[in-house]
Formats: sequence, C-alpha cells, structure tokens
Amino acid sequence: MSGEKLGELFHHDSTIFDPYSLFSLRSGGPQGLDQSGLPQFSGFLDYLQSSTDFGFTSSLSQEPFGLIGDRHKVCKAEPRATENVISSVFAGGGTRTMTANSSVSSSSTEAAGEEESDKNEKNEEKEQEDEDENKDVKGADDGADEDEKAKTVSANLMVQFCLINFLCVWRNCFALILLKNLLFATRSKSRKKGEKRQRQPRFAFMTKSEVDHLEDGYRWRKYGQKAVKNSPYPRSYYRCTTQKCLVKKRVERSYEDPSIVITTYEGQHTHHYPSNVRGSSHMLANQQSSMPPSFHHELFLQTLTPPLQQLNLPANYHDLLLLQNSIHPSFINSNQP
DNA sequence: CGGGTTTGACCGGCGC
DNA sequence: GCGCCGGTCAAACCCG
Repeated sequence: MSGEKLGELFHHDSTIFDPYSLFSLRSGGPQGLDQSGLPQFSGFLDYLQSSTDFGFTSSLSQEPFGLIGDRHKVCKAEPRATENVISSVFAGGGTRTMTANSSVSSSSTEAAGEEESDKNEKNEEKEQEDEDENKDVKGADDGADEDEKAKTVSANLMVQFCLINFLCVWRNCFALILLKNLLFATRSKSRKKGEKRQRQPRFAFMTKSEVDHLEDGYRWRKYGQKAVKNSPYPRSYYRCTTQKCLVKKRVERSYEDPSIVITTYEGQHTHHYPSNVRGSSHMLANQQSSMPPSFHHELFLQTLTPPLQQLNLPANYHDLLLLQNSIHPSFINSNQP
C-alpha cells in the first residue's frame, strides 16, 4: 500500500493507533505499558473504554504503526475530510492463513482537535458554528455535551464497522483486520454559514478484496460514480435504500494496490434491521428481537470462533465479541451465513 | 413494472 | 473570478 496516494484520500496526523496493542498481535501480549510507555489494553473494548480522549493523541505516535512489511507507509494529510478511518486489510484470499507481515494497511484520520494549531485557530469560529448547527439539527437533544455524543456515535460506528469487516473476513475466507489511526472527528470543517450540509461521522476501511462492494448486511443503492483523480479506478457512491436512512458509503479501489478496496461509511443507520436483506436473515432478525443480550454474545461466538481460530487470531479476540453490546443488532443478524 | 445501475450534467467548496 | 474537483441529481437504461 502506498502512502502517497492514500494520503490524498485520508487525512494524516502524527497520531498512530497501534492495532497490535488492541489485538495483542505482538509477542508477549498486552501487559502494563509497552515500550512507548503506552498503556496496554486487554482488548479493543478496553481500549475504547479506557480512552476518554478518542483522539489518540500524540503520545501514541511515539511508536510507529507496527506493521511488518516494507509496503507500509503513513499517509499524508487530506485537509478536507472529516473522517474516522479504520483501516482493515485482509491478507490474501481463499483459505490463506493470516500472518502479521502478510497484511499491510495504511490509513489515517483527522480529528478536529488534532489539526495543526494554526488551522485550529482559523477554524475555531467555524467549528463553533458547526457545533451550533449540530445542536440545531439534533433539535430535541437534552443539551448533553455534543463532543461526548459525537464520540459515542463515532465509537459505535467504529465498532460496527470493525465487526462488519470481521464478518466479511469470515464470510469471504479472508484473514485479519488491522486497525490503526482511530480518531474521532464528527464536525465538518467545510460548511458555509447558514446552509452548508452537515457531514456525518465517517469511517473508512481498507479491505483487501477482489470484490468492490462488500456485503455488510445492508442494502445499498448506487447513486453515482466518479473518476478519481490520478486513479484509473472510479469511485462509487451508495446510499442505504431504507427510507429515511441517510447513511452513505463510498467505494473505491486503491490504484497503487488494486487489491485494496477503500470503503468509507458516512452516517449511522436509523433502522434496527437492514431492510430487505438478501439471504435468510429475516428469521434471525425476528429471533434476535426477543432474545436476551446474552444470546447475542453466544451467537457471535458461534459465528466467529471457528473461522477466527482457523485464522490464528490472538486468543483475546474474544474481547471483540464483548463489543456486541455496542453493535447494532441488525448487524449481527445480517451477517449470518 | 419496480428497483437498481449507468452516466452526463450540475452544483458547491476550495485553492490560486 | 476562475478553474478544479468531489459529490449529487436525474434521465435513460437494464434486469428479474
């Protein structure tokens, strides 16, 4: 994966989100502090919960993203996007077993609070407007802190898409997800006074796949396609087909590594269950609606355990399963085989 | 016929 | 102000 091209797609700051500390892919696993003095987390959820500042600020950057492989580069900044990027790269296809150095990913995100200081100053007023707009849009909100809400929404989105990719891995017999550079910024910086459209939180995935449009359980309608500058591969625009659901997603292929698909989600689904899901998920959805939360966990275990074990994932990947309480129920159902 | 895709046109933001 | 570019629209088309 080349950083230069992706740098045009994703914003970079010095923040590095180390996936190995999440998944304990490094030998020795998470214990105390790592070499950079960073706290280690027993799992993804711990990481989220222990980080009240989802910006993963500069201390994390002391240790470069620990991917093995010379193709890894850190992306440059994209000045405009307001995206939370999770990069997930599946090593190889078929029944290939994942190894750490067979997966390469590169992505980054931006966070409003982590822009360069001068830009922050410039955008301070604008961001204040954004906050005001957010309040207007949310309307009936009870006045809770907007940033906290945004972080919560972003965290939920991130978790959803993380697991979406996990299930995609399983479904497609791919390998591993690597996460890094998880940042939270939900406010648009490009909004004109009065009537700029509001940007939803965005997450971008990089997925090694031969299929452009990965099944994620939701139904999407393609509403546009654009040629991407400096890339032979077009970018496709999709909208969730469910009425009143404003979630969009962009799908494009990295031109320097055509095997990698970059999927960017924007917004959050407003419906509990994917409408008209292809396949046989309706029954599961109905079942789920009357099931206690504990069942969801078991469902996940049943779903994920065999393939993930086959993929030699770290033992504490079960931590991810604990995230199911934060996952949209439809996601669970929609990814049943 | 309904729903999804394609594709050229259009619009708005942004940098110069 | 102008041009570039990303994002969206909508008519035409396709398909089951």
